[in-house]
Amino acid sequence: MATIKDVAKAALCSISTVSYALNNDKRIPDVTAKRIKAIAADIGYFPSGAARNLKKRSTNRILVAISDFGGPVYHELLDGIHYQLMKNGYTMIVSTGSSSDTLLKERSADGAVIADIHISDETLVQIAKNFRPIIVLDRRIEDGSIYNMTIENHDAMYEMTKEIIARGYQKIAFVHGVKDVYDNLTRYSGFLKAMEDSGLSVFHEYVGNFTKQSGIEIAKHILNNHLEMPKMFVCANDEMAIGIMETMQKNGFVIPQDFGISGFDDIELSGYLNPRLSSVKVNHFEWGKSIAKTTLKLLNLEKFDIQKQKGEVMVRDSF
Amino acid sequence: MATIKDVAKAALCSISTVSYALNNDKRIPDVTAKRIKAIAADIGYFPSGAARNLKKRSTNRILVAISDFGGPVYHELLDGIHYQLMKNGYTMIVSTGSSSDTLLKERSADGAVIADIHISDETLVQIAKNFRPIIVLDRRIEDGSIYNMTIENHDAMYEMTKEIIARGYQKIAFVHGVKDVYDNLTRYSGFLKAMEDSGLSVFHEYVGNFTKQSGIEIAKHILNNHLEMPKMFVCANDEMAIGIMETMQKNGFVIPQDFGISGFDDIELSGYLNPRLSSVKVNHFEWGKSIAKTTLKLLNLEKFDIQKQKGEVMVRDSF
DNA sequence: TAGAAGTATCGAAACGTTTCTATTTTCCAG
DNA sequence: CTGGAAAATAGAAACGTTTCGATACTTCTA
Repeated sequence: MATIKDVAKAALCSISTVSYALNNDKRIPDVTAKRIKAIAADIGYFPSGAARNLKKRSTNRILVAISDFGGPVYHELLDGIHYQLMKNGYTMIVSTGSSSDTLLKERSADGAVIADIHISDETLVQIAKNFRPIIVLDRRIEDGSIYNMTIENHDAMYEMTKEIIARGYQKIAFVHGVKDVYDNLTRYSGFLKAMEDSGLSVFHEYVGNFTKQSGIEIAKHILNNHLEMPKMFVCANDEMAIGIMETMQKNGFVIPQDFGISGFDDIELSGYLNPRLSSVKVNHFEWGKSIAKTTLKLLNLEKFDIQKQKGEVMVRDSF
Repeated sequence: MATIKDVAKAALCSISTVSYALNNDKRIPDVTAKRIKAIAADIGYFPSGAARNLKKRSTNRILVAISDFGGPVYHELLDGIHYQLMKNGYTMIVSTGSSSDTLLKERSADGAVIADIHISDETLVQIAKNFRPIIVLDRRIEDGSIYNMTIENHDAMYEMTKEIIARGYQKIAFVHGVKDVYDNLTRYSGFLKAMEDSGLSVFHEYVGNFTKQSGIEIAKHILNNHLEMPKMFVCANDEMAIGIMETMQKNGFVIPQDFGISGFDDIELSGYLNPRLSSVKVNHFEWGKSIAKTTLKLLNLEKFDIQKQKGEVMVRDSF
């Protein structure tokens, strides 16, 4: 492995001169810089990240921790973050599970964006003692050292629910995701507000865990116990809605004649379903960009405005 | 930021003792080790990754470079790789685009898995001079320093085509992805072999680029120019097939009555389409595990067997 | 033409670890 | 007790950079 020493030897100059030349320091005249760069390229030298990171005490990287690569929601978000980071000369690394823990603890990046519920609040607060900035996406942590950015769930769900009510639905049920998680809480509160404002009471509340599987189970539970069905399922996300739709359809129910259903997130699949699922669309790419911008601003300790990402209600055929 | 020095000071011992204690070296008696660990935890010390990586000349990380987070194919693959890596005490980082380049060049990992066509063969060979092992997934590079692992495309596509022919289809067309890319080449050759073995000649060859959009364009091209249609489209992947299906259906064609169609990859969406798309399913999770195992083996310079991942033909309703 | 004022270059410290080698302490057999 | 081995601890070099401060060489300026 070629090191800066080898380059210096080959260029018959000192290590510091090589370093300055390679980093475009103005104190090295252009012709020398060019010569040194040529030699470096020739022997295939590229600075060791580890050494540089150690000395500079920064990595020029941002870590994004997500709960899994499967979630249909992440990809545009990641693309958005990456886009903005690249634009500012930063590198993005993505991790899941306990890899994220390790990476965070050993400070493998200059900042981190957390979209992984599996990392506990305490862990995060603990890590934030040695490592900043940390931006959390999927919850609120009221701790000075952590920055929260969340989706505007409440208003969008309020609007969606209002739309549903306007269509004449009365027996409306809510399907929770993981109950005490930020996204669920705020979506639920938007739903509730709309119901209250219209003087309606909630028909029933089911609780799932944001997965399709949990939607399937809720539907099966209703079916197996011959429970009375709502005329409308307002779900905290698309995946649960899909689980319910699929199961009910298999059992002969037809949507929206027998009941209506709505989701949240507007994942790609939702547009392909039959009927197409009504949902709340969030521009995750823009959202990602704005997350990256915030991270960068926090890094430079600039002032910044708190951002919320708005959701857009997409009414389709499922109610 | 607490360093090992601070721990040493607090524990009234030398730096080396702390290091040994924290790394469970047997030369430190248990009680001392416990004491030092407690102190370290107390002052919130965690070793700097950069310093450790520099000294140890290894990072305990594997980099996976993918072309984008959107591809429906990646997620199980990544989960599989991650699963196996974790099991062996390694950390996984994922990157896209030029972030991958940087990460690779500065040797931010102990090895890399490449599933990103945007990184050129030359770049890869160049990087492999300073950085190994490198495992490429989406092509074949015949260079001693790079290890290729690919999906068993040929046989699976052969089987699928045979199945199609058995159903009596005659006017069969092939829809290429990016033409000279490994996956396309091998899928095509499997298709061709089956056609030849059955004494059939290919009705037509269209060429797309693996995206849904390119499928849409192929369909539009046929429609707009009133070209004669094949009775069967054999597509190099699901996404193009979906583009064709969608466009044709919008224009009144019904599948499989008017024509049949098949894909490759069996992405999640395919099972939800109407009609459900016949495709070749690859167990990407297992595939990922086997990639990680190979990487680890290469790291330890152990002997290993070359792995190919088999595809399973899923005949559904689209032909 | 002496000195000042730039240029171009270099030497060495530092970043925070690991680990080799050396030193001190402990313990036990004789 | 004492000598010496074993156990515990410490010192210092090294990993590959960046960057501060110093030095040498030019080129002006008066």
